[in-house]
Amino acid sequence: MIIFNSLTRQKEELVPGEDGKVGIYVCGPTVYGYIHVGNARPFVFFQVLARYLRDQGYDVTVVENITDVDDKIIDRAREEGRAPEKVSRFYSEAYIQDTGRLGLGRPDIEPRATEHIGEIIALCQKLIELDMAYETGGSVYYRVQRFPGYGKLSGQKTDQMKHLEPPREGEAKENPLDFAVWKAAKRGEPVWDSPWGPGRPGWHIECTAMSLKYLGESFDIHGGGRDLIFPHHENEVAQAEAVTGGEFVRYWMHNGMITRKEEKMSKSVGNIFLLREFLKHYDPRVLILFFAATHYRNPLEFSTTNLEEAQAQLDRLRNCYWKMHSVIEETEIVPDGEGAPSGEYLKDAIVRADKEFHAEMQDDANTAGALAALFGLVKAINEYTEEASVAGKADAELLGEARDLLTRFLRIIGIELTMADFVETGLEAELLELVEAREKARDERDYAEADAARDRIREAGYEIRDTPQGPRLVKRK
RNA sequence: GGCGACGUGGCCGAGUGGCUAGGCAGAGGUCUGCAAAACCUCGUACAGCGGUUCGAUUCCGCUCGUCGCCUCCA
Repeated sequence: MIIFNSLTRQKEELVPGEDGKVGIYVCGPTVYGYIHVGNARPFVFFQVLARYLRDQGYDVTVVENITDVDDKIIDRAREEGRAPEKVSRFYSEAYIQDTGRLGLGRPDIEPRATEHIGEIIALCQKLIELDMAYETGGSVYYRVQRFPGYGKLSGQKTDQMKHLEPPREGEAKENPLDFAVWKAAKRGEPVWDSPWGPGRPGWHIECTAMSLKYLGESFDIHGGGRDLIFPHHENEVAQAEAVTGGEFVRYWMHNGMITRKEEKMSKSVGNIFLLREFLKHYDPRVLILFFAATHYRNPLEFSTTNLEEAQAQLDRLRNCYWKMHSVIEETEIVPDGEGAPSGEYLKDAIVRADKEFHAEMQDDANTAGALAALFGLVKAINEYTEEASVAGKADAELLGEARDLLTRFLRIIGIELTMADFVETGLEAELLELVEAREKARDERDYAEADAARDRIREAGYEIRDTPQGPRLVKRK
């Protein structure tokens, strides 16, 4: 597989450190509020990447942290008049709930910063021993000038950086570029004991501590939003490599921002759309298709029309499955294909789609291209089911093969179509009576009556579709 | 000021030195009492200006425009 590495700014062949195994660390949220749609992009993308790698036979470990101690949380707690611990607990639960509804499962490990204070302190100590950090006033700062590689990830040069900001109150940094790895406690803040007195971790250090702990001193992929490259990831590199002396991460992957009216979705801009709000209005799979339609590194405009397109794609998929299901149920399934439409084009489409889908995914996880391959298969399946429906016969083996491939593609992309999507179960007798009434009216050419019945079925949440085998009901979206 | 990304047909959005992306919307058609769904047909687009080349949307340069990072941010 080829991956675009932010560090080298090139596409590179993915060569895992350990054969057949891939370790991925993703920067998860700082839990000081409900997550928004933008926050969901890395969660979704890296789950999808992991699915693809697993499909390719890799043993993948995804570690996605929850940062549950931070300035923002403390600010938020003050605003809400609650204890910071309560705030972080509340929003981390909300995060797990919201992302859980996406149906992508969980990362393998979801470590929390507050559960790794020991590791964090040990890291700080080590940095001090190496003279890469210094203690002052109960805080510990990283000595940026001492790390020669500083800026290699973000392409920033320390002498070019704007650091106009005057040092904040109580800060006694040697150099404005230095950043806190440990912060001396202030009143009302969560505290832990440390060799430098009571305090709490700085931002950045928790990710270094947890990634090193769960994935080792040098691991394969580190991901997150583009906006984390500087300073967050740059500082992670500085911390980790100072301590280990080796290469921290081999491949850095950064997803583009979600925008609204072409502007980044972020809390400071005030244009966020909460994930839980989104899920009130849309099927979670709409979000997944919406994300997949654009390459992960590109910005993605969160707009109604884009979402409607994703919705339309989901509907197209549902219809495709529905049609396959109907054919399997209602036409004569011929095991050896005897007498059924031969579907040469479907055989071709299966081969082509299989090739193209993987070629696209292999190329820096190009889900947009992969979707195109997938829809090529959908089209061929639709053509075949149409033909089979008319002929009343279908080649079971062929159709099964097509369905399995489509299902496999969708599972990689992060979508599962369940029976509930296209099968009518437990229909009320009343509804079936309406269908019969409509049929009777149609026989009698009383179309006004027939249409009235259809309207009532529609109101009940079902759509009627006449097929060569008679009327069928489909759940409305 | 520094670093970086992007500009594709009505819209969204891949991609490529010469060969059909795909989806949505639209037009016409097939099927249907009408629908719905599906299928078929239809659009020759790559910001502008130069350059390299037999040939550039694709490579190089410049211009214009949009965006991101350099401060919290997925």
